[in-house]
Amino acid sequence: MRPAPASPSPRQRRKEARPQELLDAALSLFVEKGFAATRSEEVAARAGVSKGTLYLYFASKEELFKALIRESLSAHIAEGAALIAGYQGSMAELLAMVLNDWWVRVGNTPAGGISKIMVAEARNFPELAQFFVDEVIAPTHELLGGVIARGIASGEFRPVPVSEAVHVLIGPMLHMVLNQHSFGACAMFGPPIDPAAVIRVQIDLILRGLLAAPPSIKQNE
Amino acid sequence: MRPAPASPSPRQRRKEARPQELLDAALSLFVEKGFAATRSEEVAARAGVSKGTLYLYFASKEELFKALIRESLSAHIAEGAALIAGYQGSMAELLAMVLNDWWVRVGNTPAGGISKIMVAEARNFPELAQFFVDEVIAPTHELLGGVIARGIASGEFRPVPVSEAVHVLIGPMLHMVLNQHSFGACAMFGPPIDPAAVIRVQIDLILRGLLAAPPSIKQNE
Amino acid sequence: MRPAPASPSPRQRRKEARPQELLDAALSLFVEKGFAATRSEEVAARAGVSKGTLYLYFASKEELFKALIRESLSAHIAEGAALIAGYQGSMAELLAMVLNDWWVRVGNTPAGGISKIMVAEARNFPELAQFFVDEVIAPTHELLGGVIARGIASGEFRPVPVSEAVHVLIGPMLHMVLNQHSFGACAMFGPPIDPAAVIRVQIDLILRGLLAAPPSIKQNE
Amino acid sequence: MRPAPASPSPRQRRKEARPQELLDAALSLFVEKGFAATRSEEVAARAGVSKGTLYLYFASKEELFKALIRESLSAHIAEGAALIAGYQGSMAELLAMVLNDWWVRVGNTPAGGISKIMVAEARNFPELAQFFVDEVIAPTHELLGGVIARGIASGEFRPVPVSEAVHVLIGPMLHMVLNQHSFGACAMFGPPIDPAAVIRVQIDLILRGLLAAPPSIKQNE
DNA sequence: AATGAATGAGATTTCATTCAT
DNA sequence: TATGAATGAAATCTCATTCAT
Repeated sequence: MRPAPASPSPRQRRKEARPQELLDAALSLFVEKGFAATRSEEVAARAGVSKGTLYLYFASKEELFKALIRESLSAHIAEGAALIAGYQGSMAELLAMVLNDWWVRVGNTPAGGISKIMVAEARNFPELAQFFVDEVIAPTHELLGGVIARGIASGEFRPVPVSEAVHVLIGPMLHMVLNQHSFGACAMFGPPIDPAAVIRVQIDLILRGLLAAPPSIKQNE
Repeated sequence: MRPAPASPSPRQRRKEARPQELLDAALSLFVEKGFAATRSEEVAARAGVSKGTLYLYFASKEELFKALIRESLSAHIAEGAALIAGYQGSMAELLAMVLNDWWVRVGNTPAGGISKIMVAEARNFPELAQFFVDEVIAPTHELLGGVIARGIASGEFRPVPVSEAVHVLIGPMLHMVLNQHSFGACAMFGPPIDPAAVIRVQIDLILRGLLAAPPSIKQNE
Repeated sequence: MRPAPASPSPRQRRKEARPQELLDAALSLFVEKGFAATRSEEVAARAGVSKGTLYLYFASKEELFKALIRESLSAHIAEGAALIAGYQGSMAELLAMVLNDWWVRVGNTPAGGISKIMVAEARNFPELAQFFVDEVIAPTHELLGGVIARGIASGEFRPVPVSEAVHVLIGPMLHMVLNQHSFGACAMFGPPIDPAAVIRVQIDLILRGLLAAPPSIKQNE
Repeated sequence: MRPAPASPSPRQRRKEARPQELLDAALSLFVEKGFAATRSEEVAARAGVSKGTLYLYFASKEELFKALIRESLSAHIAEGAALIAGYQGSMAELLAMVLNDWWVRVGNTPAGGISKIMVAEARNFPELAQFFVDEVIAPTHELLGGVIARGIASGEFRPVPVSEAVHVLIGPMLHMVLNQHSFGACAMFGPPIDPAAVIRVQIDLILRGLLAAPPSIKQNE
């Protein structure tokens, strides 16, 4: 009898969207300027609301920060695992795919900036650091370590120390995300990093280092 | 009446040491808590002087920060260059030496923390970022790029894209310094990174990836 | 279709009761925490309505406060006067009755808390203070003064300074109301005051002080 | 050899005087407007310093308040006890003396305003209320109760319930202090209370009520 | 030179009040 | 009418910086 409400009232829609709008604003500002150097009012302003509104949704700037980290992470945790779970094929290909994928889906998005924030604030927010380690770093490490271990087990890879190899694998990726949100964002010096190219070389070099039977020597690419 | 001072009086010595003591204090605190979150008074206190004294030597907290970056860098810039300049021998060995050396002489010292600060503050201090890029990143890149290029030129290395290879080389090193001053400093999660081992694996993997004639396959380590 | 409402609908009854519910809520909260320390929203919440509704009935927190004082007072002003007007009998008995009555009908009810609020806020709300003096303090004083004067005139009481005697009479009553809403409400210290007993002693002592022919000396109680 | 420093430097003298200056300013403002309605900055301004200076000496407005209550009380606790301790003579005279004395030395001074503050804030600061009860109310009660009990024991007074008699005694005094800092401070209504006269009548009435052998009936004063 | 008390601009947070729904 | 999301003025508190000693 009543026409189905096509959408909730704008006011209602706003209310439900507010927390996410504030979190988005906070993410971009915290990535840009750091937690301490970002004023609450700026966050509110970027979200298009007033100072007071921020505090309707988050009890303090610190709680906003914690909420931001938590919700940003939960969005990304599942991704990687799913990617790898059902994969059939060579570990070499899998590695290449994972690195490329991660860059496109995380590193190259605003969420990548979280790494920068966490590096900067880990010591000021140990609980969050623990959370980040538990939810992101450890699982990622586990995942990559698993790939390498499977490669070694199947004879595809040489036997190398797995955990250390993972750090070697992660390093350049981290290097690029951080660069993108620090020096890279200043856009003034020399040629910027070309992430796709770096990943390509990274895979070429690492795989040659890992593979039991490396491809015959020729110039890659 | 006063004996001729063979060495400057302790007071005198103290006075001359002040700026450095302040810079040291600032370095450790900025690394620990970040620039914005560190109070001037804390810096003074850690240096063993009063708030006012800080301002006798540095015009502002920001100037202190800039001075800190500048002097920390100039101390380390020459080092690497000198190391490499006169080297005679294989580039493979040189690379291994440079990485190990850098870790021992920079990465593993308080100065390593500067990377963390710069990553966190680059966008807030673009001039410093530029300075850091010009004085540290670019030269380092140049240096490592030179080594790789020499290796390629001599036929020791395969022809790979030099600049990208440098990023791959640098990534794991950066990963380790940052970790040491962020999550690693919280000392609570799983097994900490063993930097020597990581460097060993990094060299093993990278060199196999680079070398035109890799060593016959056997388990490294 | 709708049956003729024998009584107003609950909704209607509710609506008409709103202002009083808000005033009741405000009274209890202002007594408890003071005017400045009570938030409007708390008042609304205790009255079971939303913040906005409060402002439908009262233009501001301050107006709410003024309305509260005014309506609380008018409710009690007539009472005392009526009590005394037609009284026939000894002034000694009348005094005893008035004090007991006041305690039961005012002092021991939420309305007693108004004294505490007024003491605390008199200087912040001089008009209200004037109002309170005009409507409560002065009439009460008048009333009690009248009783004492009648007693003196009839020879029942000694000739004492009337106004001062009234203050002496009022003091202990005030002491008890205030205590009930301050220290007494914390319920933690020693034996609480027993108001009935205090009034009994107060009357015993005061009457002996007032009466021209005090009762022969014996232990009261 | 060094001339005895006649006085510390003005700056030094200021520093030592600051806390007291701030407490004095706070006392007068809290008495005037209440705790919640007084702004920190007003306190600082009345003490002749800036906002920030207040926080050099007191961690928060609440701590300032607590310190104020504590130091105001300790100043007055010993007084009463000393007064009574060594007294020789009739309890009737002692009572008269104590009441007059208290009015002159406490009730009629700024410190008297503390009663008003405590009445207003007891429920918001239960620890302070307890403190006030333990340090002021209970000892005072004890003291006056002791006087009455001694009077009863010696046969000077009729046997009356001691504790209740004390409340009757205290009531008018409290009435006067509170009035002085509330309605009385507005100075607009009728004839203000004349404390000396009230005390005189209070003593006259109460003593006639208490004394086993009251003076022969005549107009007092 | 060194100190540290003092300052006041500025940050965080609260809350009376408004107003679109 | 009633709501409660939103506002922004105002309060509390912090801290970089100054300056009299």
